[in-house]
Amino acid sequence: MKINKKANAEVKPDPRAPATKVTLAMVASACGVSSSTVSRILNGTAVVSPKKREAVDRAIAALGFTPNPVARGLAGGRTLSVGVVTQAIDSPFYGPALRGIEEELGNAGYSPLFVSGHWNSEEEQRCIDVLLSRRVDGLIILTGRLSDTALRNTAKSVPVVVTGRRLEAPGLYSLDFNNFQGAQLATHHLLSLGHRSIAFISGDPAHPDAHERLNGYRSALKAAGVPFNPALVLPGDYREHSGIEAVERLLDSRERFTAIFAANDQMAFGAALALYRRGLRVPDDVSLVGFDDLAAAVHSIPPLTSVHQGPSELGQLAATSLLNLLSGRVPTERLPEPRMVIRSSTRALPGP
Amino acid sequence: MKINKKANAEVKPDPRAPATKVTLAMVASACGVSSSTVSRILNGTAVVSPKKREAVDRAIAALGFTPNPVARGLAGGRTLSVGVVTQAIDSPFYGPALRGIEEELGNAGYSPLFVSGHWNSEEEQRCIDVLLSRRVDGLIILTGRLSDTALRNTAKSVPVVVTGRRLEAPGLYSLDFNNFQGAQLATHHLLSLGHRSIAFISGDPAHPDAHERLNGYRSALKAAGVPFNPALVLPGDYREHSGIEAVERLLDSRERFTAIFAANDQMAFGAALALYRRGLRVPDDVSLVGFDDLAAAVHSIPPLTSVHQGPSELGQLAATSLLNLLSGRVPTERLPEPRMVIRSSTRALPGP
DNA sequence: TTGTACGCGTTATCAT
DNA sequence: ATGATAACGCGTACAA
Repeated sequence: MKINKKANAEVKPDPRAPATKVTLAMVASACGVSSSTVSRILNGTAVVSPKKREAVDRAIAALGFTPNPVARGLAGGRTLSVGVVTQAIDSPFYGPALRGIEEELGNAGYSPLFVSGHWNSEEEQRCIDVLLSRRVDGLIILTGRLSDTALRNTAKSVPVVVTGRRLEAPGLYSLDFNNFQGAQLATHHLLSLGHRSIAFISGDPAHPDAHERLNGYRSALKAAGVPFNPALVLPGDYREHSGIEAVERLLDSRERFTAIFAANDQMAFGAALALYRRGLRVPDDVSLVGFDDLAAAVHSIPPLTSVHQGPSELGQLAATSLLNLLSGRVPTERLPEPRMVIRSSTRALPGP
Repeated sequence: MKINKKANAEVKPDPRAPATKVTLAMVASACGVSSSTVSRILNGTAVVSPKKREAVDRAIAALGFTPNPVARGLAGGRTLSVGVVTQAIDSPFYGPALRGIEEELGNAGYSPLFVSGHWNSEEEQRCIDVLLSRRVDGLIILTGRLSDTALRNTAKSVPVVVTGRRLEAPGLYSLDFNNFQGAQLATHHLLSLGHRSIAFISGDPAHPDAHERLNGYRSALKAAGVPFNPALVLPGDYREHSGIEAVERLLDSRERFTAIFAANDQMAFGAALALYRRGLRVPDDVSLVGFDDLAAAVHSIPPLTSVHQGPSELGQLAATSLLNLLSGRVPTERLPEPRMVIRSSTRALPGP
């Protein structure tokens, strides 16, 4: 065994030579078989005699052969690449999702091609066209603005996994967080702490999840018998600055409130900053809850109570779903339920 | 003019038909020319008669032809794709760099292929091999752990732009931030505010920039005639938690200090949290400076004074440098000097 | 200026 | 089970 290992080590490819220059044909001639046979062994397309198989395997290792994905793609085979359209490559929420996708896909030998749609359906469509022209084997679309029909359409040419909506179609699988329930959870948490005047900073109305979160808030209020006060709902756009503005507007309105539920963490951070500037302390003066549980929530001041959604799990599950789709299986992946992560930005309302 | 536009609009390709099925050969036969001619027009390889040129252009538009990048790659032509190896796809610092790259490359018709090396030189090498096998036209490597010789080597097979080090080699261009100067700036800022006992939380010693930043700190101290106190230098690893630990250790050591300079913003955030937990206020009790000027620095509590480096510019410049390299020009891009961004985490030391 | 023919590295379809 | 041979879509010498 030891000797064998040594021998193998010695025939290993010269690290100076680019491995990409060794072709399948070279492997074939090196051990006196046809290129078809080598291809078959590589892809497991057909049964080959153990003898040749072994010889070929050895030659592949010795020559350091790596199949050329480009040629594979041209020949109509798979490219072992999948397109991932996200909205911004540096999104704090989807970043971990990309990471999850990369991991999961990498384990299966696939390479992700990341492109950004910038929340613009036309741009997304362009991205998809580029991806398709690059012959990706499948597509993962993270919560875009594309119409359902456009999505169904592309699913006709290639397997698609889409997040952020619920949609059934052939060759298409969708994965969606339960925003409604998450918002209920957050509101309920505040309610259970004794808060009754809970402001809500809503998300960008162009996103469906913004409505779902608002509805979850209202639903929890209703369940607790707390009347809904429209004056406590502030418009936002999911970005930090809108959180700042919302709080300033709220404070200026002199509407009474003891807690704020922001429809995402970024706005919660902005809200916290605005409160800080006005000399209000979190959670002593105002309790604050976010949504998404970004990585930054752990180290914010104070650490932010938030609704956890797990984008990295989202990414992993999207990837495995697509992998299933690609191998003809039917995906059954489901996203975990949202859950509260209670940190230091919320506390019980002091009794009267 | 108006009429022309209308006419053009009417011959635009049927949006339902996938544009990827129209081949160059089809265009050729559609207007009675050879495929070479079409190819030549597409690439500007040779002069063709205006007549045919126009006919072909029209046919291309009418049929909605899109060149197949995969076939191009195989044929030895360019793939119009460049590999980008970053360390983590969700890095708060390099994220914007990826965005800058994407933008700049996109404008030039190139597609980036993002892969993550996870601060592991072997993994980086694997990434590069994958990228090379996918026939990328060039490589952008964001501050990896790869050896200079490995880098020089890959630059032999494809143009490379590398950041985070200064390195000269054929087919290679490097872009580096001035970490030393940045750290000087930060320290000087604190010094000019009257601080004399300035703690330093250092970065991961495996990164060269960590040493440069420490040296910048020491240099500024020396220039101001402030003796260097090793007890004020705390080890860190560039992550939030190490900032927390550093401050706890510092506080427990009972060493006197009035300011902290963290070698990056993430550790500064951790430090701020640790101070908060111990009841120390920033900047009233302790001034705090970070490094990198992450997007989150703007909305942290208090907004963090930091050394601005501009990762998105880094990305853009890396991309244009590579684009220059690819078109045979010699890149001359230079990174902007680091500069202080003064926010609310620092203040003058009250007089004695 | 333009067309022909071949090659890029694989997979797929035939035969055998 | 295995081997020729033809695509795949495009670039490019070479020829005309």
